[in-house]
Amino acid sequence: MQAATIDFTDQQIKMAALAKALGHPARVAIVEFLLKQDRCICGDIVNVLPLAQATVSQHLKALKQAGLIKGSVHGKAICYCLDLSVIGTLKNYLLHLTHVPSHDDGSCC
Amino acid sequence: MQAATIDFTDQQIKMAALAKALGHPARVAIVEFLLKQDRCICGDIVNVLPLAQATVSQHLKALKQAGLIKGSVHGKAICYCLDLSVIGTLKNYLLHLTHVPSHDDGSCC
DNA sequence: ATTTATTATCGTAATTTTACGATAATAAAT
DNA sequence: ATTTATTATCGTAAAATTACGATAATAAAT
Repeated sequence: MQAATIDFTDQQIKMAALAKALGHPARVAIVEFLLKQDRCICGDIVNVLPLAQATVSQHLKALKQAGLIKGSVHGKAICYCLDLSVIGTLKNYLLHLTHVPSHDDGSCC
Repeated sequence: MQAATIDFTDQQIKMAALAKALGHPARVAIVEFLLKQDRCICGDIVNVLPLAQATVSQHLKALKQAGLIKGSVHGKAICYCLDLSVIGTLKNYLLHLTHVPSHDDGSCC
């Protein structure tokens, strides 16, 4: 499957990993849910998604591995919240990406 | 694999699809390459990636299906360019996402 | 009409992702 | 100590992704 990850830059690999983490509706929904609250959420994430608990746990794991969310044990439950700085990283990347001087559209496409 | 895409919003599905399209270093590199130029690029995308031509074509197809790039036939070659409006859509989504009034960090995570 | 150059598609194999039920693990509550 | 509630992990099956060589498709050039 891989044979030449070697020639991509670290940033390209990092950005792709972040984008990939957001590349599923369930994970987008989780991030949105965490943002809608004004604080961290202990539990209840499973209840707002149309997926089995094991599946949600898998998606949470994916988001955690990508660094987008953090989890900390709070008693019987686990508390999740976003790492806003990582989301900011992705945001800034996209911002700078399209900040090119002169992009004359209409040249051929 | 899917069983409940039904309960996600259209926007969540759309954003996940865009993010997924950027969820591979090769596709990030392609987008960056198209942006670095100040005009559309006819050919030569294969030469800047460490992947076989068939694989690059697959990645281009993925980006096209996501709407991130457009391609038009120009003689013997095919000309690719970005759809900046779609990139703007993703950018705006992320911008609004974190524009929440008061997000007091440090509450638990 | 044939050749040449460029891109897409086909066929295929290896890997990864997604989803679920079942079961463990952890910590509070009784 | 047992029960209860919450989350993670295991095992597994189906589907999707990634990658490549080989081959088609298209259009310019000879």
